[in-house]
Amino acid sequence: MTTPAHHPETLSIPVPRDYLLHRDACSYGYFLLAPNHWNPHTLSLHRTFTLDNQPVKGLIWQGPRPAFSTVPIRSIPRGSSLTVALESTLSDAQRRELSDQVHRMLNLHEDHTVVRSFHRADPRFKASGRARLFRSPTLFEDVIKTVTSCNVAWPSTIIMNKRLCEVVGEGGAFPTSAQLARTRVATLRARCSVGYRDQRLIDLAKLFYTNQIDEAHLTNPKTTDDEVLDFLIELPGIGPYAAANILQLLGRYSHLPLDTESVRHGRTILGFKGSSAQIMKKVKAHFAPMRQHTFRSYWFEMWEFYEAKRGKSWTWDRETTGKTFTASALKDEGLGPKKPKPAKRRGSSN
DNA sequence: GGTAGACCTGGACGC
DNA sequence: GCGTCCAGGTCTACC
Repeated sequence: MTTPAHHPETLSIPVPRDYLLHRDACSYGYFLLAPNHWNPHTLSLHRTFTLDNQPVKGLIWQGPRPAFSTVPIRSIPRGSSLTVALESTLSDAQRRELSDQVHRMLNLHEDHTVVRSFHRADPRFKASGRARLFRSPTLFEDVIKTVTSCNVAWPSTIIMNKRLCEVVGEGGAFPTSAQLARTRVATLRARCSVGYRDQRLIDLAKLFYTNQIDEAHLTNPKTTDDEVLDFLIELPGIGPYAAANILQLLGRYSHLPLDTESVRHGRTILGFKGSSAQIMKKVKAHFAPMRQHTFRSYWFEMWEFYEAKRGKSWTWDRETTGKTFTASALKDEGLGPKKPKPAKRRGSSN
């Protein structure tokens, strides 16, 4: 690990009063994908950002400075500011850009009132405080990561993202839309192991690079979730699952990205019977009463299952535990039909 | 609108 | 070590 002493520039970022970095960053699988590197011993997140088209290595921690030894959870005061330490000095514009990216990645704009609203809807997660979901510093990275997670086992997604950073990105950063748009199809397939996704990834990068994806419109509260979903599903390589996943990565939690993981969860944990299609419908109906919190309720129920098998997510290592947390990797480890206490439902009784 | 088959890769498995 | 099979979501052609 790089020590903070080698960082000439540090930023302090205030967070919501209930915020805990180890809990709220390690809340979605993307925290395990390059260029993100979570250190489970020092409870800090290392990643190379792209600021004003320059790769800048950064380290994020909460509370006291991380040392080489293990940091005890109790030493981190809830809601204490984050420190972002960088390996090079930044311009004012780069500092603002970095702050925006960290806010998006860690969902820092979701204050305790948003969290409380979710916990009123699903009190099962009040004690742990789970509510915020990790995502990427940019929508472009989230879209590309989602495509690399489709029709593939999780370890392959890890490989694709690692190679995209090594081969296409500069200085270990995630590729920019410009870099990916000008990459040859054959390079992507041969060196990044993306398979048939090669052309689709380049087409998506071109759409972002030529400003044909209006992020402001997609995040505008006046735009409905269904309108966003309809737009996303028209993009190359984006089907119903990917569109719903990007929807949640846009901070819209009303829909479920239903995949084989959902079917396994429905079958083994919720006890649903029937074909995969029938189980997907039942899972969808099961969580629908959560309305705008549907995905959070679904996701944290699954996340708790993963943690029951693999330990708390902030103890996962990218190279070991982080490769095996999905249900497909756990399927031979005695998935019982043990049914969790059902969530208290609010809203519609449909 | 629903469905079958192709698309790739890496891991599991059998020999 | 090698060959075969399988899992995974999207896309296209077809009914």
